[in-house]
Amino acid sequence: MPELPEVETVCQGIKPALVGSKFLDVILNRSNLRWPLPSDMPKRLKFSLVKKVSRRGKYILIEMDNLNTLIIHLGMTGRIIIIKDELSQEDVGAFYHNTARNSKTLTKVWEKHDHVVFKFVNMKGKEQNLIYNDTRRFGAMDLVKSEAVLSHKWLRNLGPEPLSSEFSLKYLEKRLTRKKNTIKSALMSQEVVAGIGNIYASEILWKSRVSPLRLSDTLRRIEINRIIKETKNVLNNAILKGGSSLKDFRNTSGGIGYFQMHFSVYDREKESCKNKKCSNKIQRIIQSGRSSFFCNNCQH
DNA sequence: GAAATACCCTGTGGGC
DNA sequence: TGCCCACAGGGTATTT
Repeated sequence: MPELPEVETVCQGIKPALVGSKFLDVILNRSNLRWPLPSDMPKRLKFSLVKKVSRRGKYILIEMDNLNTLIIHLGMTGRIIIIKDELSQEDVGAFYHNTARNSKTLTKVWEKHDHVVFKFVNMKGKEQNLIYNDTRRFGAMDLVKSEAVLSHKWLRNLGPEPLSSEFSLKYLEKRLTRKKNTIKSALMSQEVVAGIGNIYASEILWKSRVSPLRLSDTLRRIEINRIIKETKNVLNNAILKGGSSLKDFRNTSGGIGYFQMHFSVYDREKESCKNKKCSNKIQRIIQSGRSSFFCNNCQH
């Protein structure tokens, strides 16, 4: 679910509130997500200032002025929500249905799956909460020395950023030769390229007119070139859509959520191919236990 | 050693 | 109506 564009949107969304803010406390409502949470996180984050918010693949990096960096992965259902400490009636209606609606001061009641709460004071002196909510708990967090971030076991084997010049025809051609897996698997492999998941892999291959069943080492140069270009197009377009929907979403609710993407093939089994010259229906197949969606007529 | 599969987890929706 | 099961999927551990 949260792939590169969604993670990028979350980063852009939390950046204005977070950079320059000071953490006051961290509340761990449980001791683990996918893996144990660092139990010393409250102690190590307390009273430190946020210097920088960035992204690497699907990981969010929050760099503090005390030389610590918080690494967050949203897994499948992880969400980050920023709310004011005291909520307006409007906020409550839009966001927190089980908040004490009738009390004079509206105090936040934790929702189910609010696993970690970061309390901070922003640059305007207002106290806010950054809430990490994750239904299926496939997400993860770690707090490491900033100098060691890129050598962290979660980050050290990541391939290049797909939107960087490093992700080029020359690079991908080299990575795909002698590979005996399918191009779908290769695109989803974070060691080949960072940030692409099951949804965008299907989207990119449909746009590139390459079948997800094709073996990586059988791709022609012209096809690899299309994959490079469409990867950048598809991800950039999704980030643009995320940015604009984020703005709308904030106007109504004051928080940050995922946007509704419209997909060309993903989750469109038995529906018509979106290529106007094609009358085929989209097929769904299972590859390595994951659904792939494609058009048998347009993709070869 | 590479590639495929199992597993973790919870909410949802279809079938009976 | 209610129960059961399949399914969704990122990343790691285990198996092939």
